[in-house]
Amino acid sequence: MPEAPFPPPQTVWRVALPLPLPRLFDYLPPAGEPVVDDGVGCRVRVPFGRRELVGVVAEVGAPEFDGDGTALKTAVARLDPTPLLQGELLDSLRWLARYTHAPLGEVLATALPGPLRHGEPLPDTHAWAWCATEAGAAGRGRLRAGKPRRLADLLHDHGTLDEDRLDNLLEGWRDAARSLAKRGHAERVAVAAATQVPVPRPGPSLNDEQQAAVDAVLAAQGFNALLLDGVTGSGKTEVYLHAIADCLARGKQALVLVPEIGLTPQTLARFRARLGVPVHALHSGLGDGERARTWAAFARGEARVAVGTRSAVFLPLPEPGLIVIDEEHDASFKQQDGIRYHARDFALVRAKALDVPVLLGSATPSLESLRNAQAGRYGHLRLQRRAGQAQAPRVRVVDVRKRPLEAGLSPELFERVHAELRAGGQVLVFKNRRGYAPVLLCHDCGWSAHCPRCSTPLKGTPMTVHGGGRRLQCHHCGTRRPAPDACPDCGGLALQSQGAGTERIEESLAARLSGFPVLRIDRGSTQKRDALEKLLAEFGTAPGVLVGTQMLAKGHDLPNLTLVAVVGIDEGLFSADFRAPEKLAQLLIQVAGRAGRANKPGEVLLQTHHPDHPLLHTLLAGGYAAFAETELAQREAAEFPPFAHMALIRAEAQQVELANAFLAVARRELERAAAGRRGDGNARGLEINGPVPAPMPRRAGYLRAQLILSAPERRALHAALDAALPAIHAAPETRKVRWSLDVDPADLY
DNA sequence: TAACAAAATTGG
DNA sequence: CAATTTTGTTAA
Repeated sequence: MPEAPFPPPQTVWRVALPLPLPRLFDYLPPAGEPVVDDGVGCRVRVPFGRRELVGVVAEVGAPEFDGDGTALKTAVARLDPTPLLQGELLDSLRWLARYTHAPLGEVLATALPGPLRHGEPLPDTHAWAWCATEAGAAGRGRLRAGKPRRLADLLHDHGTLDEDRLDNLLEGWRDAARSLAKRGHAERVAVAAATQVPVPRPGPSLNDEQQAAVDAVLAAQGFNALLLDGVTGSGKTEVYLHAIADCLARGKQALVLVPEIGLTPQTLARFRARLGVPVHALHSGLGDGERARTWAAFARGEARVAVGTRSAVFLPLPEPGLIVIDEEHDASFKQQDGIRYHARDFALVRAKALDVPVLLGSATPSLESLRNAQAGRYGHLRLQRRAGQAQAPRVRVVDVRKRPLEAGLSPELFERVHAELRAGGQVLVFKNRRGYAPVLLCHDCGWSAHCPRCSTPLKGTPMTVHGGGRRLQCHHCGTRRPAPDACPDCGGLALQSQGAGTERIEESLAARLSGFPVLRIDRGSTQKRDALEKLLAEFGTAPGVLVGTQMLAKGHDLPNLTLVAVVGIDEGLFSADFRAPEKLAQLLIQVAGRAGRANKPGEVLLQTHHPDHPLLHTLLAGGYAAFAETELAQREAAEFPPFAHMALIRAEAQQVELANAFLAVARRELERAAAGRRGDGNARGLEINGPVPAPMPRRAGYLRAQLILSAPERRALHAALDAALPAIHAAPETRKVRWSLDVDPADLY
């Protein structure tokens, strides 16, 4: 064996790379790099195969890679002089990688904004200001009266002026500044980000329930999880605002997580108006550069408040004070692809590590959170009174058995809607299905339109009728095609649209309610972010009908909405998913919360074929609390979350056998792992179900199957996965499928 | 994951 | 038989 020219390196960078490989990669630091220095958390550019990747140093130490005598490669460059990721955030992300059983590199890549992920330097966060040049000071007197002259005067009087201040001082200053700059009279200079002294503006005074909730948050010393369980309209946001204001007054940062559809301009405006510091918004519509700047501003401790969707949970918080999760039950907090993290749960982990209070607000808390409150792990704060004079709406069940339906609407419903409009009210018709109709059916032979890519001989996925009956679309894979004029099977012309989506309801209402505007709001009608705002502004407060899906269930102030009609809930009553009742109850309560105003209680109509369904009974008689109690008892009896913990292994392949073979291997390895650990108490009661065909067994040409794991204790689940995953990764069957592991899956179906 | 190589399939 | 597509392997 040849003698190595140098003694083997003692210290290398062990780098987490953005790859689906569950291991670190060892590199020699570049020449001249102080090796012993703690580079953990710094990004490095490294050669990888014949390309280069950006990774994060996860460990500094002895190499673990033994390349059979081949030398380690040398990193190209260190990209951060000081760690980009450090302290609590890095620790929490390591926890997330372990919890999701995902490679650290992929977790870090998910957590970092695009530019940082790709090795861009941490962007500048300084503010811009303007000042006069020497030429400008000399030439000011010769300027004619006008905007440029006014700006020159302002710069003369104040010296250097922030762009923020200019916004307040002179309207249209940007054009003036451009013209001064062109003549060399003024220039734009970078100034340090302003130290932000909060100047909060007072809001409405709190009622005693709200005050008690605020007091509880302020009294929290260090980590404390508080469930703010407040009925619609009870003023949860006021509680957040007071708690955040206190946090700012103590010089700390606050993070607010909101659901994807909750980040409306109104919400932001309200936060901005009240808190008196810049409020940073983080949502999917934000550009990469802006995202990275916000991240940097938080990392440097300059920014104070962020309001953002799911991914905002990855912001660094060097001076943490409070985390708020609004609508904590909302499903959009769970990422459904890539790293399948739950932003609410991760926020809890971060709050604990940061030792700050975390406030979870909802009118319809998740059963998980309610259970945590019952078990004493969370404080339980209740807001049971609606703020102001607003009253809870009356709820009426409309039995439509044997009634003639048009576009899924009963005559009684049409009549009530019409009456409400004549009385000057606004109506919301809620249907959780977009498009024209769910199915296109041949009345002669029974043929119906199915998606060619998602259907099998055994199970068909119907295509949805769109465009008033002219187009077919598959909601699962996006395939579109024109609707046939004649039945492809029998040639008959008796094709009918079965059922009703929002489009068809809109059409039907518009035809029957001439004289009143009918506006449809769903993902099809509002592509852009502010399109919805515009449409609603146009709709105004005059009598009219809104037809919509989920999107209309919350947010958006509709003060003149007095009647809400909910149709098509029957599918939800009998869904196979164990979370379907919870989702339906939450939806009904949220939608019902839209009805009513200060001087007139609203009314809610529930149109159903199952007026005696226990869910509706419980919900109507005892509200969400009663429903939750019943449902929790059922979950406990059935050993479902939150009384058990689940994980899902999904596989898809061109042939079912391949997916099943992989899952069989996974099952075998998991069973072996559980058997090996039986006795030390860690593997108690691991249950494995499957392989079973996935509920959407064929999707976009791939065949899908899954394995459902469940255990009464988290540690049993994780212990088995930890023990089995290396073997699963290594098995030859694994390479023939696309697979994913989802810990705490949102839905099994 | 992405680059590349090897193997399989296609077309003239 | 070469060109093209699919499948498999590898990374420090």
